[in-house]
Amino acid sequence: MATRAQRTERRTDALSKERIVDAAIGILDAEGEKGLTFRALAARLATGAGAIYWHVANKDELLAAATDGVVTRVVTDVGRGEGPREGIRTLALGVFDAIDVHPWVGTQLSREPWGSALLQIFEGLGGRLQELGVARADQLNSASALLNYVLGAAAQNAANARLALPVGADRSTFLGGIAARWTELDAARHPFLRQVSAELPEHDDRTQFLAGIDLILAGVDTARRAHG
Amino acid sequence: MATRAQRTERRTDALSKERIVDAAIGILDAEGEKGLTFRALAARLATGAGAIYWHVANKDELLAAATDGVVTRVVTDVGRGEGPREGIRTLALGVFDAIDVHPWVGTQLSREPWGSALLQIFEGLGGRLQELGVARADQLNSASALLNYVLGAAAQNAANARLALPVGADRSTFLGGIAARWTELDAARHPFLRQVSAELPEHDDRTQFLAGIDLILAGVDTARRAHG
DNA sequence: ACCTGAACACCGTTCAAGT
DNA sequence: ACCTGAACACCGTTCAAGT
Repeated sequence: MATRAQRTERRTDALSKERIVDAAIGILDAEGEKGLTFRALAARLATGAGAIYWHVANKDELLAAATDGVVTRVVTDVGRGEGPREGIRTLALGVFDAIDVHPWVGTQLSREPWGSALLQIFEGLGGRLQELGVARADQLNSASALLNYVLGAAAQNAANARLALPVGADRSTFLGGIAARWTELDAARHPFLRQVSAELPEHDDRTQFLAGIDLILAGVDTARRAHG
Repeated sequence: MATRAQRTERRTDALSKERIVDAAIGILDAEGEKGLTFRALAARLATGAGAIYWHVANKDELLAAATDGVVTRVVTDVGRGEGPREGIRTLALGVFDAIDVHPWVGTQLSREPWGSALLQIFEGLGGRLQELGVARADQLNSASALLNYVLGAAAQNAANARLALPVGADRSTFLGGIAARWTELDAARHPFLRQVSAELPEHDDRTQFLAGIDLILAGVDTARRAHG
């Protein structure tokens, strides 16, 4: 019995921060942010609610760790095979797609301003801007422009997912409904929304997201030409 | 007595959605998002917690109305006196400054994707892009690039305010602490963060925010030239 | 029509007690 | 060292009862 205890590398059912975070991600994906409860988490792990506090300080740390897990995977997967410009697009799109699968990540990214997940994305964007030859004085501004754009789109997408899914309607009818409401708006006060409402039902979120990245990169190029 | 009841325009202390929303804004500004409770709100209004539900459906509607109140004031104040490019900068900066005063607005804007507050900003940005002569095919992409950037920066700023204020430290020591942590990072894995850490303590959030707007507008100009 | 306030069904977090 | 589960101090929301 004593030897058995010695050679037990690690009991599969032992609690650990990793197991807790994985279970949390599972709940978040399946039930959304409202579903993640210490009681639900304890039930899934077949333990008491208080046990989780031995491995995790509180709910904020748990959410940060879960976000970190997802983002680390994305940033690592992107790799360094391609050129800096394509790398920025791939990285941004990777974050965008991850949020499609894990909408709660989009919300969480905006909540922890200097968290590890955010820094990884920031480093990924900024490092590639350096490779691109952006002047040193412009690097911080350009990288945070890209980061803020990605974060804004991410949060927006996450909120959309929260809104569209409960209804159960498919994407185009959902957008169609919004467009219909916009079309009814006062043309004098909302000329832009009215016009855009026609394009909304057929637009593709992913394409639009990438167009925004390219727009910012075009702005970066302008500054680059002005400096050099 | 009957005539008295007739000529009572409106008792000053009567509950109304407007009074409730104003009180909510007051609590949110003073105590933050965590401080806004139906019980705290009822206490401030000298009424029962349940009374609020006669005027407001639930907490989400309350938060949306509060956000709407702040944003409407900003969008209205900006006016139409200046050219479209300057108008975009003024509008964006107006939202940015409003979030400095009401950090909770930054969080909330990302939570209600098709809410009135967001649409007002979107219309303000998009309408001015139309005036700027942006090709119709590029208007939706350009406007949402600007919107997502503003939202990302807004949420980030709000999260920073949540983080910095409880500590009570002033801004430069706060940023200095973050920069110090970045400087310790592995130079090989985080070349960008390390370099940027030197610029962080002296950088100005407002200036950087505006630089991002200008960067996107430069990208918009590029597309404009290509089309025209 | 509008307001009251107790009650319900939850939370995150703590902590004495166990192993 | 790690886990249990009851208990504490809250929440948002409802609803019978009042005026």
